[in-house]
Amino acid sequence: MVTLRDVARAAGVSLATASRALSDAPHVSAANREQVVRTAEALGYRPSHAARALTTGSTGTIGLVLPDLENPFFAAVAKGVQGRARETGREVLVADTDEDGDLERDLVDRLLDRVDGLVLCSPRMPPPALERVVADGRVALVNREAPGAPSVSFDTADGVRQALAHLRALGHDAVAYAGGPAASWSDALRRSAFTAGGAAEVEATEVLDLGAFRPVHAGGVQAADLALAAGASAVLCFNDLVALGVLARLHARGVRVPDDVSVVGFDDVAAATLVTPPLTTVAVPLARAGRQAVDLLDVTGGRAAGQAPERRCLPTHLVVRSSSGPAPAPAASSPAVRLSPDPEVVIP
Amino acid sequence: MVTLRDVARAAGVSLATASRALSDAPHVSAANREQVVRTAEALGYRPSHAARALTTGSTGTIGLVLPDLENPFFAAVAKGVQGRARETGREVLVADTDEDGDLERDLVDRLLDRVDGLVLCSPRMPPPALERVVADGRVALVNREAPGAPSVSFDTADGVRQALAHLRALGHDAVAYAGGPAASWSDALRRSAFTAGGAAEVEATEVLDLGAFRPVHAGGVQAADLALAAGASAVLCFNDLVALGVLARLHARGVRVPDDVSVVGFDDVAAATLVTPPLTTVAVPLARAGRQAVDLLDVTGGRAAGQAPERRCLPTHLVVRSSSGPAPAPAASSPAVRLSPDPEVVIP
DNA sequence: GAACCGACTGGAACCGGTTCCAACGCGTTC
DNA sequence: GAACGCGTTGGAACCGGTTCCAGTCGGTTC
Repeated sequence: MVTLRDVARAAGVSLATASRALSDAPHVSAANREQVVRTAEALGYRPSHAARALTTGSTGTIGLVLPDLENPFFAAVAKGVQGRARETGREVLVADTDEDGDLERDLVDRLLDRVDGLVLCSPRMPPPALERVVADGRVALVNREAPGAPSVSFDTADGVRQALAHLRALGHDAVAYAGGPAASWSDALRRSAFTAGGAAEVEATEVLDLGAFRPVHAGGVQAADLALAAGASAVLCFNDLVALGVLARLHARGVRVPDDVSVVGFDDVAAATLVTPPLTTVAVPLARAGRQAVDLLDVTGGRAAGQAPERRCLPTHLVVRSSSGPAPAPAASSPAVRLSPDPEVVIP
Repeated sequence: MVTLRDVARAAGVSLATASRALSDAPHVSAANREQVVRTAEALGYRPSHAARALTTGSTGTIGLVLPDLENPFFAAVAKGVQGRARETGREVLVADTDEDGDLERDLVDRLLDRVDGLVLCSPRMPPPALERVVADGRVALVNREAPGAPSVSFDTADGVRQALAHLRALGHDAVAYAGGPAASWSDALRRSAFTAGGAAEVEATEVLDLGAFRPVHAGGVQAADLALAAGASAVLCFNDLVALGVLARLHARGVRVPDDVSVVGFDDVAAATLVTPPLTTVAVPLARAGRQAVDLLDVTGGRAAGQAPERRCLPTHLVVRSSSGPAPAPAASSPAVRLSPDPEVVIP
């Protein structure tokens, strides 16, 4: 391995000059600079990151901790973090917590000694643990907020409002909410927007809380039956995976979407456009959030002690596709009544 | 920041002894060891990774370079790499190339200075560039092979064989292949297995090569029409995304699946179970491949110079769901004939 | 022509660990 | 009682860079 010392010797200058030449520092003659650069090139010199990190104290690396790399929601955030980090010349150390809050804490601790800053996405750890973690001062949150930490979150309440207004405009006056896990920070926001915020703009709409479901396909299957039993003409779902489950179950039971029941999801993951009918859903700028979180880390470094960290809130917007449509005519008292279950269709 | 020197001073021992005590090295008395460990704990000592990397030459980090974090195929591999790395006490530096072969080369080079070994998944770079890259000796490949490099790939040919045998058993005697990009290494394998390998076991089956498509939903939409025009009663697809596109287009044109046409995908991504009907597909052990690639990196370190690197090939298996069924009765000459296109349905 | 100023240069200290090597203490053995 | 050997210990070199500081040199200014 060729070191800076080798380059300096070969170029006929001192170690100090060689270092300055290669790091574009002042106080080097143009001739020497070029000479050093050329020799470094010729010798195939590659600076040692470890040595540089040791003296400068900066690693050129940012950490990313998220619950599940295979979940398209988090994958999109990761892509954003990754892209922005590369643009700014840094690498990303990524850790997947498997949705485990305890493991999450460990990983954050471990990563923090190896990185300049850390993006923590949708943390599962309880608030006290989270507050201790962000006290480090080098952590930016995505999709959650904590006192004293910079964060990027989404205007969920407005997304819910848009979805309800859309459904209201289509004549739906009984809308059900298929919620996510009780411990979910996002679900708390969506649910309260649904029950409270929705009422203001969409007064005439009756809102039905179906309860909490696992944020996966099977949860949606379960929610669909409850929605039908409750007589809802539209279902708003915690996320797209749940919405896809609702869609599948409605199809299996012979309920037409959107003719009999409308379904609206949340997040706008790729799969939302792949199903039949394509899913109406609230799009969330996930990659942008990842990118901005990286930028917040940089700001954080330069922030004065007393200054409050920045909290950003990104807008959401409804994407209307084909899973939502006009409410069925009120003549047929309740849509659930005229259903013809098809027991032969198997739900995977 | 508290350094090892601080710990040594506080514990009343030398720097050397403190280092040995904390790294479980021999030549330290039990009393001293415990004393050092205790003071380190009390002072909240955290070893500096940079310093350790500088002296030992090992970073405790492995790199992962892949074309697209948001693609569920690669996300699954990433999850496996990530999990195995954690089990063996290492971190993962991940880089997303956005499917760009040139960027890929740069990123591999950059990462190689910062990691102990690197997993390169489905590389897009041309063979000569790839051979130069693997010449480093610290690179393990996933889903591609190169002379001199350890690799983990999949028994694609057997997967194709299984799919064809399945379709043959269902009475299909005209099967079409909706292939992937011409530059794709996997597609080359699948295509040749389809045209050559298939024939051996499934002699009576006519195989129709539909050509190459972009490995996305839209590519499948395009392929579906060609398959119908060709009179195929079954379509085998390059990957699940293409298969989902085929499914959507067939639905839009009023073709029933599997009654009129059977569809088989490849990879078994999560979305395969979410659509209607659930997709029959060839499952590929992606996470396992990621895990094994990490293990191959370790083996590589200890391998003798002359010894050939290990190439592993993981088995694939067909998952039969509802998108494949018996071939339609031959009475209706060709399935394409009795189709009733439904121009109102919009393809997203 | 001497004092001065600025740009450039290189020796050396330093970052925080690991590890070689010499020294040391103590119990055994001849 | 002296030589020996083993386990333990600490001083110091080292990993590969960055940066402080003192010194050198050329050109200005009075």
